[in-house]
Amino acid sequence: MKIDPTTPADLSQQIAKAIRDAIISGALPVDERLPSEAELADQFSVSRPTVREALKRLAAQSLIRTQRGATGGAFVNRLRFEDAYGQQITTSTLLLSMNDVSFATACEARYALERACAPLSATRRSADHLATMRAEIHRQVQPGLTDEAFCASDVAFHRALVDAAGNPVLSYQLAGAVEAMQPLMNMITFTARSREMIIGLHGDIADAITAQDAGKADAHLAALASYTQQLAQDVIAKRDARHNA
Amino acid sequence: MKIDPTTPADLSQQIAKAIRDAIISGALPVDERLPSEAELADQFSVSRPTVREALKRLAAQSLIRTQRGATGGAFVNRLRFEDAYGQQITTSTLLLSMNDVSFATACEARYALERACAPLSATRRSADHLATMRAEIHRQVQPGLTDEAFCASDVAFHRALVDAAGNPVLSYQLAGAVEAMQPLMNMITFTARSREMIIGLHGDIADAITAQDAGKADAHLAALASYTQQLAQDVIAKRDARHNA
DNA sequence: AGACGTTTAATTGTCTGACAAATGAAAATT
DNA sequence: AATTTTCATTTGTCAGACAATTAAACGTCT
Repeated sequence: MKIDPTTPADLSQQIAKAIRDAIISGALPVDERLPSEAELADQFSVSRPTVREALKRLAAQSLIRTQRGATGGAFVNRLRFEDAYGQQITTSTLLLSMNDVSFATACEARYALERACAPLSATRRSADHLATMRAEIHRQVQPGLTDEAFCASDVAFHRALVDAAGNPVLSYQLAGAVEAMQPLMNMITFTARSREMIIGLHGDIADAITAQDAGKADAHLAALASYTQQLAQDVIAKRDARHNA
Repeated sequence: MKIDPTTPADLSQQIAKAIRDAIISGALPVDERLPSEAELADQFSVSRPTVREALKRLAAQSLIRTQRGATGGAFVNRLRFEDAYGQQITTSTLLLSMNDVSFATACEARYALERACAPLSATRRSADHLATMRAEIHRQVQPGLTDEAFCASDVAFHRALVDAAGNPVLSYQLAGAVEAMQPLMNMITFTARSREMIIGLHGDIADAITAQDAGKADAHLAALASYTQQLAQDVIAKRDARHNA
């Protein structure tokens, strides 16, 4: 394992890259133990703090885990879907908030992706997923629910819909798109009327998935997408009116 | 900014989390300068190396950037889509390889997502995207092309198709799904016959997008999806036959 | 006064050496 | 044989130091 001398960067960055490349290429298999920090320091001809900074970079990406003690050390970590979810959601959320992505753009992406899952979900949905969707709908009809709790339940409903496709890769990709929308959704103040409309569409979608009717599921999702866009436009229109007044 | 005393973890991990939460919550806006390492060490009552390890964790996620010199320091980084692409691709690739995700599962996810983009691409495609797609098709018909180069061009074609939707959120999400498939695609040895078939479908897709015909684009994408699945099945069947012989 | 070097202070990057804490293995003891 | 103790290894943390970089402050010359 050699460090790249052409790009003059931080040593810890170069070392992290060298180890990361070794992991990606498969040269370092899962659960393989890396040399100890002292050995790595020798190999790369740097000090231990520099090696440690490199290892912390890798740990931040869940590429390695460390263990103290006699038989401890740094081990190549098996990246699990659940671990990747969190990072995916964090990154997606920051991307939306830091790049002034409009509600319309994020919403369009989310529903386009979700509609891609619907046919698979209709085919493969298990009783478990259907039960989750029904439970969330039941939660949403409760009158005392805050807007935040309503949005959270909305996310849970859509997560169940996506998970019903039974494809972990799809679930992973969608996690970012769906969850990152939540802060944007929270901007909307849901009236009793709009909640009723959304819950109704949720019911329609759940019915279609239960009946394994992909076409109906898609149609109701499309309706939900356009209704959500309309709600957001109303909020923006009201805000602009107040601003210009 | 306080560290969480309930979960006994590494100090650098706790500090990284505290700063990360501050960034996500918006308490630290983009381009805001963090206190110097010495000041952070004082604030958190730890040593400078510990603070540095925390900062390196954040740097690994592109949440901060550092600059040396008198007016230097660590600054909250604006997370750009281009920066996130790379991380997304790395993570997706490792997820597939480390979790023994089958070709069928990954392929299903990829084409499901890609078909979600197609209607938008058909509506919004620019001359630029169409030109890129045609150029990649032109590259693919060249006879001397290696399988790796063919796959790379395939990825470029599909990237252009996705980018044509004009939605950066979609492009970001799809980057992982499309690019992470490439190592799996490289397992396939493309015969002249199969290349011809794929290039033909690429042409059909490009024609449909050019004609803004979403239905046809979807149909040809579906055909490409099933043909790709079939190719992979043939490879697996041959490998199993050789293995049992 | 203005342009141009020079100094200086601040900050990150790196190194050295040390000690604490955890942990499993080996050795000693019962 | 089971249990306890000791010990070696490794990561986690600290303190202090110096090098490298950078921009601002300062001084000098025209």
